[in-house]
Amino acid sequence: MTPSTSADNGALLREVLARIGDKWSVIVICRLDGQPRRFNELRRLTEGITQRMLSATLRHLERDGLVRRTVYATVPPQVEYALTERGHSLHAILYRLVDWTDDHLAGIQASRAAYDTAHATDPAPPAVSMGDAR
Amino acid sequence: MTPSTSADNGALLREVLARIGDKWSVIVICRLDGQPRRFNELRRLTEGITQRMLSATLRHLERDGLVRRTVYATVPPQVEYALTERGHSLHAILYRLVDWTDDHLAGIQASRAAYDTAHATDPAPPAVSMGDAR
DNA sequence: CGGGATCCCTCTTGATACTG
DNA sequence: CAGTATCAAGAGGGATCCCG
Repeated sequence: MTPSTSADNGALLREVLARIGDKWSVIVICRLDGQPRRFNELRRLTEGITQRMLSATLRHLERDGLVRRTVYATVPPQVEYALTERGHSLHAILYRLVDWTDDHLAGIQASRAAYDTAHATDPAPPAVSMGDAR
Repeated sequence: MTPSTSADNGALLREVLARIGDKWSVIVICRLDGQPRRFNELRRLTEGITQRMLSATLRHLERDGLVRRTVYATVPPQVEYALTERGHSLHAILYRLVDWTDDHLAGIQASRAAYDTAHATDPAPPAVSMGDAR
């Protein structure tokens, strides 16, 4: 059914996942949902991000037309970032993923624990819970 | 409403993206959709992957309960990998992302080209097209 | 056939400092 | 305020060899 969007196209899928799969893109997109933000405002909202990473992420998103950057030539330079229509549509999809995670997080954690227990070769209880990846 | 799935939860979202955002997980999930596969079969289907990466990816997916590994004690050892229900449900979401990419890829490439042209500081035409990231 | 163990290298990220 | 430049570290990924 619906062969047009064949899930077999690994390259294409990796394309988009490579884009949003980096450490900050998706978070920034979420922070931008609803209202435009200024650079340092965004930085404050996104705990843990460095200027370097925020700058790079925003430039990246801007290049892909997901975020629009507006510079106001005010006395203190002011730059505003906002989601474009394309950015909003992506955010809507991302939302599904959050939904899915919400529904399956507990189960995943349980699977993880079970797996770790079953594969414990010796007295070395990992107990890392989620968040060890990447 | 449905405040439970607040898109503001960056940590949660990063959780799942870190899982599926690696280089091969999503491709393997797609390859597993529809029918179970054996290791080398999967390897042949997933062009470019090494045994090491396929092995690691499968173990990872298995740990999260997205893939079920079945060992048959036949004369030549045979191992079969299949998507679990959870794996299938994730694949359904991933599918949306492919859909989205399908719809927006051309636009993104156009944005990229425009951005690169506008920001060309000097005679150094990138023309990298898609696929330079990561 | 189905992996595990190693070596190594690149790319991403982070810390820090400096600029318009 | 809104970034850029430089440097160092670390994880992810590839190549290769070996084993049950």
